[in-house]
Amino acid sequence: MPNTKKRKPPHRWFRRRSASARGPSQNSIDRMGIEKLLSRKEVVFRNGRAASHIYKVESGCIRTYANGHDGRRLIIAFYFPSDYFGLELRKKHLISAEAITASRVLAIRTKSLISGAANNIAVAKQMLAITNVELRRAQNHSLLLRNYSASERVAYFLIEMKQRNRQKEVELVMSRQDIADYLSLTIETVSRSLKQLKKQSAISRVTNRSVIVHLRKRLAA
Amino acid sequence: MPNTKKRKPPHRWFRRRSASARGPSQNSIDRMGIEKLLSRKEVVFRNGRAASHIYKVESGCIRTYANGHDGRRLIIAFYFPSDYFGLELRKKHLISAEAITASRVLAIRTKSLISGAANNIAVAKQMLAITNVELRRAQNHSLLLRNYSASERVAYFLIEMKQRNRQKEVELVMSRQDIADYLSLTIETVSRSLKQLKKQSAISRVTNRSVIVHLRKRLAA
DNA sequence: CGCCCGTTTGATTGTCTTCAAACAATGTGG
DNA sequence: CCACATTGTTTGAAGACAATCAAACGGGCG
Repeated sequence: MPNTKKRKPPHRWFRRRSASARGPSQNSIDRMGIEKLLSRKEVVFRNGRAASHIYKVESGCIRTYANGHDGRRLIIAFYFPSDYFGLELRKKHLISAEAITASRVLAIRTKSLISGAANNIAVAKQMLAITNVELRRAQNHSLLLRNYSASERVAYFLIEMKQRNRQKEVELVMSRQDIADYLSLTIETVSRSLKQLKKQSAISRVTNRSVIVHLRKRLAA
Repeated sequence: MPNTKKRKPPHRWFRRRSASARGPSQNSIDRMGIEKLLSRKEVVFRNGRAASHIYKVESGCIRTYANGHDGRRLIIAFYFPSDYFGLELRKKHLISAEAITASRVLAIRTKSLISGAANNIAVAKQMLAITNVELRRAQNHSLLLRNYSASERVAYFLIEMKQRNRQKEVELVMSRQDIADYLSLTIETVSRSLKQLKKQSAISRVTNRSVIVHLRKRLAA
């Protein structure tokens, strides 16, 4: 069962943003947001609920997912600091989002965005850019799943993680189940793929939450 | 081999659009386009080439695809009249597009779009809408492939085609190979799935280019 | 009519899933 | 601090589904 049963009480804190709190890459839409602290496994939004905000990750990691028709969980994406997620032009969210670890996000009201876009070209352009990044991500993910075998998918996944986290030792913030649900595999297959990659010495020092990834690209056989 | 070998000489005609030629749903960006007639299997744009235009289908059907690492062709989408395709914010196309049948499209320069978006909110909004539709399509397609078995995929594909083409007898403009490459299956599996669906009397009168689809949804077993 | 290409059908193989159990890591209360 | 429960990960054996290989069939076009 991929889905978690028990969940921490959603004891969340909101905080007004101070205009000077952020770095120089302060985008126009970020000013509209307020910070929100999320505890591990806390739900950000849920499938079917009103799409009232979009979010920007400041720290931690978020996963979005849909529910498969047989109860399987299909992870759509992992979001890391500086990534936007949850942009939905319709009334309701079609997917769900949860924090994997304790995280800090910026929550931006969609109403502000809509009204902002109506008279501010910069806002409209940024919304387009965010949607476009998301489209590209979705297409790449889809091609990954369609094109590659189990251990190739795992390999590319690790490379993807490495690019975020520029060190030899890649820290995996997500569980095997998360990886499996992202790659549309089972945890057993993920485990066996890791074993195989280790045997090929494409990776080493595999622990529950970290791997050392050796090859930069063309890792997959 | 999914890829076609021989191709008609690209003898294309351009035609200036007359402002009154179109119906009432004339969108602002459509005015910027010129009509282009495409013959069967003619290439609209190719992976790696400059992304100079976006397109709107007026008649016919277009397929977009990427090339798999083992030479397989991965069809990303089919586009029908009123659909936009080819919107790419980067310099180069990452995918290719071809006409399946003889088609008429509207070709809109991306430069016009960019400059239009800079001072016309309506243009920016429309670009956002187009990208968002594409994102939704990509996500649905991905979920379809991840979530369903071979014959379920075929069933949903037929429903999708039926929604475009509101008649009992659904005309399939594309070949089995196209369907297979869209659903990430082989032609053999598509054929067997159709057979099975016919046995379940979910469909009937299966010919090379048409099917009668009985169930509206929840067709899949 | 006969060729050619696309489609169907059949037999076999391979990859991933499923089921089952051992194992490791993490956390809890005594 | 250890015994124990709990959860997550690995390993093994068997089975399922779609791919592959191979050949027959059928329809459209010269």
